[in-house]
Amino acid sequence: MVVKVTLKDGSIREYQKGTTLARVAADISGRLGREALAASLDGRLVDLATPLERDAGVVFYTFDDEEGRQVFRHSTSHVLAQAVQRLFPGTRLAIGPAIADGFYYDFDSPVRFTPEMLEKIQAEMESIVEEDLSFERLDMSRQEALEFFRRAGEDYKVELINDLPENAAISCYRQGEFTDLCAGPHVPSTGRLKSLKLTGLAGAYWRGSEKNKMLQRIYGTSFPRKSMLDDYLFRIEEAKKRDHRRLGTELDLFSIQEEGPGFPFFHPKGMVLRNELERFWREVHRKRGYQEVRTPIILNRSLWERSGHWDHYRENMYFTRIDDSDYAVKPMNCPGSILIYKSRLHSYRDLPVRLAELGLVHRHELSGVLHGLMRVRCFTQDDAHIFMLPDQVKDEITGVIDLVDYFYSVFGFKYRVELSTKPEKAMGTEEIWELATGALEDALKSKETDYKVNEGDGAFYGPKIDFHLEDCLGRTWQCGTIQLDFLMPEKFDLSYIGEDGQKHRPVMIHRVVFGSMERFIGILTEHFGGAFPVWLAPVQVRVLPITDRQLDYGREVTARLEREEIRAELDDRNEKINYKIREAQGLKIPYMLVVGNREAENGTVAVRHRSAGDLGPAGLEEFVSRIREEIRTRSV
RNA sequence: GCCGCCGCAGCUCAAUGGCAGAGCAGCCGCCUUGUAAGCGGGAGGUCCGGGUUCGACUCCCGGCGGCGGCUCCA
Repeated sequence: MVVKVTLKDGSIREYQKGTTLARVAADISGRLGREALAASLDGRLVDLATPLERDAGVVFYTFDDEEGRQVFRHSTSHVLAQAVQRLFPGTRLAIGPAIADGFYYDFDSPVRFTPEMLEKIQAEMESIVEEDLSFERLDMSRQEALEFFRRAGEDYKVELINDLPENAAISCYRQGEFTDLCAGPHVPSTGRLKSLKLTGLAGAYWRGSEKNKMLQRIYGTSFPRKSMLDDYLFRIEEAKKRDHRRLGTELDLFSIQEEGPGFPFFHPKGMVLRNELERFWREVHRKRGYQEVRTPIILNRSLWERSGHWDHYRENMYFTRIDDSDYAVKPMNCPGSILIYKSRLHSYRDLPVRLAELGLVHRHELSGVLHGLMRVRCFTQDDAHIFMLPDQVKDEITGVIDLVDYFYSVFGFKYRVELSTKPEKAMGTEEIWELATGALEDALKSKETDYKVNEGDGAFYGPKIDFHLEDCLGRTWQCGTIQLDFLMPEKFDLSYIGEDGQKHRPVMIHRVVFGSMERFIGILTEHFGGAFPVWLAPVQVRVLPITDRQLDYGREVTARLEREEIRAELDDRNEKINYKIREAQGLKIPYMLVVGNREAENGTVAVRHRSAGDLGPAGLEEFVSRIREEIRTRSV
């Protein structure tokens, strides 16, 4: 009997029923036969060993496809588990999925793994690849599977099986002596997993809950070719050079010292950057109808009890006493802003009221999570609280979405959007949460934004839209967020006078765009690898005299630039020009002006750009107007 | 907070129980220099507290801090 196979280009081929997908791939082309890792059969991801039973649409996946890479890495994680059980019998298996650039497997083992053992495990994995064991799918009944893993002492697998839905198909995969519970699919055999490397060792809680036992997680990655692995490792090394912690030191932007873990120090150059960002921020916010405020860092306990922070946020707060009463250091700016709103009566005509605050907050974060400027214990949020009429909610939310998009586009950032819903520790009723979450969702839909839902990740007083940016290693950090809040207005008995002359309850939005100045500067630093756009560069121009005979002219040039409010430095050291250029390049200063006799005589400068290189001579005034334009337009 | 690793000069790294070293940066001097490292000289250090030892950077215990994860969040 013949079955028809429809390929992704729309072409149709005919095969005998029972022909495996591997044969089909090889029939299409020799190359596809060698490179195909898995396939989808009418949209279902399957092994290449799967036989054709009926007419179907088939797509083959190779390492070039996300699906192919996932299958490849997941298969490698099985090899890891096999190697570990060969070397360390008695080790129980938890889970071992593929992740962005590789895979991991979690183990519960009587032995404590060390980096040296990792090398042995990797060697064992390589020999399993050498053995070229085929991955064999075993469909099992729930009963069979439970018995099998119970006998093997694999308690975690038993727990996983028990938690599978009633009607779930249960399958295992076997390669050689090793069998693991797995939905699949897998590559045909271990021999395909040519080039692999174990990259890390870490603790991880079973099922991601700190209440559970901590397991040992081994991270790794794999590729079909050694050269691809080498490229990957090289890229990682290059990315590390953009790490904001490293650049922060090299470029003298900031430091974090033992005396204040998680409390960053901003150095003069870092402050220039920060002030430029704030200047830009104020300019835009003024235009968008925000009014700037500033509220105190330390406020009385009663305020925090009223806001709900005392009950819901206490473990993240710092406390102090003043004249025998309790005070807290603010972890958020909202209660302060609310007090300003409450300090006078508001008419419906005044709304929305948008109070913006570059507010310094302190939060006690667990020591293990601190990370350069990305995760700190004190930071300045570019906060704002919008008090509005219920029917202004949608416009205000979309307005903030537009604002965030505008800011990020200025820096050339790509971002991801997530919608975070009601957490376990939340105030307020289910209905209010549904209302607020629905409003955020509506706004996202009306903007046709792609977003992912993050269940249970909202703030304790409301759901939020989060904007995530990537660091140099592809880790993402929440920066902007928009939170819709019906609860604080209630708690603080906020009101406005409506058309009817009666008091009504306003709705509130909490929002940040940069997120925190600290985190944003971290992201910015990694994004540009320290080579900030001219408008942000702490030093925009360095003047480099060839010899000290041109020092006077160099001073003149520097002074001229400074009169134009261009941040310029003179390198007046008695050094060779190559040396001065090398250093300025290392500091990623956008423009270097080389001045020697020729320039001094003609009133010109020899312009060098940090990435374009030598741009030749230019009149000083010409250079001034060019760079001023570049700064004015904030070009990146 | 939890798991693993790590902590030596401003930075990057040597020194496995026996006098603590190198490169770069900084300082001094020489060189007067044309688009990514000129030459020479001096100065500078073992995270903190205990313990073992004739002797500890090194081994042990505790603390503090960092890195990578987990959990948690801007």
